[in-house]
Amino acid sequence: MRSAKLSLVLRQLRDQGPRSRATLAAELGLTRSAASALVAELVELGLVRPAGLSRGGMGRPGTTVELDGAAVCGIGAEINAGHVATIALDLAGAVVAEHRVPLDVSRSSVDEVLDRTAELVARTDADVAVAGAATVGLTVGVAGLLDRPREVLTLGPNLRWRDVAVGTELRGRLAAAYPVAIENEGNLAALAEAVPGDPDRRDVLVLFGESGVGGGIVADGRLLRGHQGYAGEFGHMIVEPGGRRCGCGRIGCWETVTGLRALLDAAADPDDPLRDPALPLEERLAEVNRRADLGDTRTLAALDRVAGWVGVGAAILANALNPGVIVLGGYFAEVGDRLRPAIEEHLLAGVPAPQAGGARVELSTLGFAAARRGGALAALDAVFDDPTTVAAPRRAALAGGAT
Amino acid sequence: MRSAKLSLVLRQLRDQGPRSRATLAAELGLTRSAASALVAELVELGLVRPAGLSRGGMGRPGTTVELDGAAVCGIGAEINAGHVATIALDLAGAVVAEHRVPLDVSRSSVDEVLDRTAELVARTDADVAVAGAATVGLTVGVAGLLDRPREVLTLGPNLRWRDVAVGTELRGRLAAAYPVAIENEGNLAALAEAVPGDPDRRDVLVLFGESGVGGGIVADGRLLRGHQGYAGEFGHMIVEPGGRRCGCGRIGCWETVTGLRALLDAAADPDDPLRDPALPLEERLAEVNRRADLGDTRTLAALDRVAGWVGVGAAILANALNPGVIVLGGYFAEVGDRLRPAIEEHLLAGVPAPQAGGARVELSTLGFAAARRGGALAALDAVFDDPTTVAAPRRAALAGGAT
DNA sequence: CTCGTTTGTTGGCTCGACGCACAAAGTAGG
DNA sequence: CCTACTTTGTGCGTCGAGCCAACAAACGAG
Repeated sequence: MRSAKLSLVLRQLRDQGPRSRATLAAELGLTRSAASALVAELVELGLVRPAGLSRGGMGRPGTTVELDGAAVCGIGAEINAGHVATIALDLAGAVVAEHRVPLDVSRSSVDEVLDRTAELVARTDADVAVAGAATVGLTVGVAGLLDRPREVLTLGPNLRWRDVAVGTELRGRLAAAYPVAIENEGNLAALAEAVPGDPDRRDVLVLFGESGVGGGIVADGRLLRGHQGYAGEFGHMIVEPGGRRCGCGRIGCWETVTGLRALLDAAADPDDPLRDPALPLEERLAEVNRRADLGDTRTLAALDRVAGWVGVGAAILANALNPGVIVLGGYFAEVGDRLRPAIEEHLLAGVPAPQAGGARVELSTLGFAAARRGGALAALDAVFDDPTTVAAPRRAALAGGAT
Repeated sequence: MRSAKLSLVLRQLRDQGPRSRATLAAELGLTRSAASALVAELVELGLVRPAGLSRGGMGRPGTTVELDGAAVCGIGAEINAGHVATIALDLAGAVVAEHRVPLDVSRSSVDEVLDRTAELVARTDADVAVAGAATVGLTVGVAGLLDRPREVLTLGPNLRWRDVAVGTELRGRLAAAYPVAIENEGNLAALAEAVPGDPDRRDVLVLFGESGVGGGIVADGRLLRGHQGYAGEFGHMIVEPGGRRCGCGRIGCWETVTGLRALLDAAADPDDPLRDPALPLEERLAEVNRRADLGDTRTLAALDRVAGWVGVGAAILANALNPGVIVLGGYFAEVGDRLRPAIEEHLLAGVPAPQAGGARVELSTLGFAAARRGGALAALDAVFDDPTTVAAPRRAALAGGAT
């Protein structure tokens, strides 16, 4: 019906960029009149605006239209071991607001963390309102096992949380007019990396390194969540039977050999400033890179060791999933140029017919903000799924502005 | 538009069984008149038929309608190391025809195998025609790495094939009026296990043991194919660095410790009849089970060893994919009762919060026919996607019958 | 046997899509 | 500079499809 076609046009404008009504009609198999009507309705909704002429060809030049991001925003939030953060992205993906407060979640009460998060979301929502946009949704990323149907964080080792009903708790604190969703952090990072419309980014495997290691799988452009929502928990694949004990209580988990702690423990003595938890992550990683540049053998050996283990896991997952690209996110990206060669070597050696099935290894450019960006994008999906959903709030706003 | 709603109704009848028009309308959010019109059109197409009354409640009893399988069939075919086989399933999933010829593919020329396959498909198609049904499609499963966009079998170690353009070759030999698709064998087995409509079978991981080991992933009801179509190649995950050499040339692949050969090599001496390649698989497996029942320690130890390795791989994949159910197919199912306890133990130990994220382990009931069944079901998907596609052939048939 | 309940169908109505024609706005070429 | 051609965007008539309401049919309950 109607919203499906509107959705089609809106996605095409997002994925392929500004174009004329005639081009849209040709690409989507519509008549020019239908395309015109759909574009007119999207303009009416404030989601699309005219954008100059498309000169060049023969005949009458078309008046191109493009996504108008300004009308609506999605908010992404993130509850992590060391901080709570939010970001607001408009429909075109531009950053409208961003907040981040350091917070030692494992030493704070659950209530306090949720209060802080709700506070930060409210502030972000206010920023969106000031910018004249409507908030269409919030998606909160949490680091841990998230039972999706129940929206309960079953187990978050790094947060030291257990059985927290994040969804209902936050909804109660916010009383928001927009839908609130909860998602695993690695899954959101994967969503942020899988850019819609790019055929090379339809099958993406994201490996996200922090103190723990997580990740996410985007297959055929869709996030793979699994039966309860636990998919992408790569950190706890057992790869080294008889290895080191993990925070989850078991032995030989992948994150015991690839997590940030594994790298720093191998690279530095306990009294080394690298191991000082008070120091910000970024500075410690910069120091690792500095030492590696200077040729410090211990640092290089630690990086090699981590790279090898990342490669082992990447090769296993590449066999199972055949991703087009493997994105290294989080701290993996910060030291990515040091890790990449060994990882690629493992992939070549660990995948049959690698010349045909090999995945490209790429470094994320989103840094530690990937998860919250993905949350905002997930919230915006509702608009792309059914553009008419923004009609109600927008009409109310217009009526309010007119009176 | 129209075909989308027809598809909705048809799927509902497949997934939920026979029901009245009023029930359909209520479940699918349609008006009773719309549901009536849609059902009438499906009856016209020969895909749905009346099926008695639904007594019991108050008020007028409804006249239930159900899937009428008889009009159309999908054909699945399979090219495997030891045989070539086909099956025809009607829309309701009933077997209409089935053929299987033993064939040592690795010792035959590629042309001969393809000729035999085409011949068998033609015979199956003829059976379908005799049964009065129309063939709507063929999907061929092959054991090996299949480059899906190009429809080329890049590498099939067990067939000893390399760079065979199965799709174009078969299409040339068949000159079929229906679409011909090529798919990996493990993927088709996964499709056969993922019964649509069952919420417990929306996220399925299939592990399929033969001489090699393959499998497939169904996530959120959709087959996961990966970027080039190589997803589900579990057999070549490297799990034992420094282990045995694999047929693919590398070392320590999962199938070197879980494949049928690994079991038989460990369970019997080279001169044991168990290791005789001339003996049919089924008999050899029956013998394994017999010895295990008698308490033969060597057999039991071999099964334990295999079960342990299957468990290792299953735990890794369960972490990555969070399937609701792990289905053991192929030879794994034949000795499944012996393998299951150890696999479940590994899953419990290898997945964080297993009480929440643990997957059930189930044995396939489809035996070695899973892949071809999946192929037939995949072909039938075209009808469920757009029921109007059967209109053209059927109208031609009706016209022919009337004259 | 009558009433209430549920089902399936029919007819009037509205809305959205498609095809076509036409005006607008540029390029190519003499 | 002017004409012919090409392409774009829009307006209008027609048609088909779905929704609402009403109605006949078929059964259980009392």
